[in-house]
Amino acid sequence: MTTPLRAFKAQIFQALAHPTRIAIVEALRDGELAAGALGARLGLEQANLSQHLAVLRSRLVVVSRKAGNQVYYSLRDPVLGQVLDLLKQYVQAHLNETLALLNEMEPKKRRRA
Amino acid sequence: MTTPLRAFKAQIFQALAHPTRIAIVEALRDGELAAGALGARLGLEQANLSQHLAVLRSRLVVVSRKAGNQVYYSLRDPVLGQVLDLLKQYVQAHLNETLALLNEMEPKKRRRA
DNA sequence: TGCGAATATTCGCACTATCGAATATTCTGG
DNA sequence: CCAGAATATTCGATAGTGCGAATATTCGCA
Repeated sequence: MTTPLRAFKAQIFQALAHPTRIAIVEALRDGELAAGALGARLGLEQANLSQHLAVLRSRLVVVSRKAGNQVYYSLRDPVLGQVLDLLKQYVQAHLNETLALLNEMEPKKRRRA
Repeated sequence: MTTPLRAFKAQIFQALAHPTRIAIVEALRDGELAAGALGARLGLEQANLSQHLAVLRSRLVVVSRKAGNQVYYSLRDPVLGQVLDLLKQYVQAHLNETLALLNEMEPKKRRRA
């Protein structure tokens, strides 16, 4: 596989490499949603949501449709939803290690060491 | 889905969000390889490869097995290979836009504007 | 025309990632 | 034990990301 093609895939992975953007993609799996609805559903700051949407748009993960005052977003290709399904499968298959990693991931309070 | 779970998935996507690491995962799909063999196959600097392997290891995308002087790496779960397959499918389905994006991605020389 | 709602963009800052160079570690054979 | 191969880690510089605050844009309607 050529390197630029890998770079392209890397871009897509990067677009998905943020919890908020994963949440957005998940929310869009059942159909399009206006930006405002997304923000309400996910409890996000307006600017923050818009920034994440910009990232997803720039990678063409998501497409937008303007209707009057609002902008409706939808997943560009359901295959991206399938990618999330595979990941879910992966997470479930390794629940134990997953939990261990999650612990390491949010130490927040856990000082020591 | 809970937020920490999404954070976990995001970590995995992030691990895959680099052309070199995608190349590594692809190379490991047909079986384990020693670090040195990987470096030779992909034409990478030793330190650089080792750093990328460290990322993949920390996200458990890849597991290592030490055999004497060498360290053999392998994909932890073939489902991650399937994720790459889906992406390939995606890229092919949208070849036109893909190419357009690739152009924007490596302007390097293209100054103007 | 101009206000107000919906969305996008810009800015400054803190944080993270990537890289090559240098250095450290671990193992094997002698 | 020592030299050398294979791999990992650390360091410093540079680039990229994520966030909220502020600001800009766009659209419908009175």
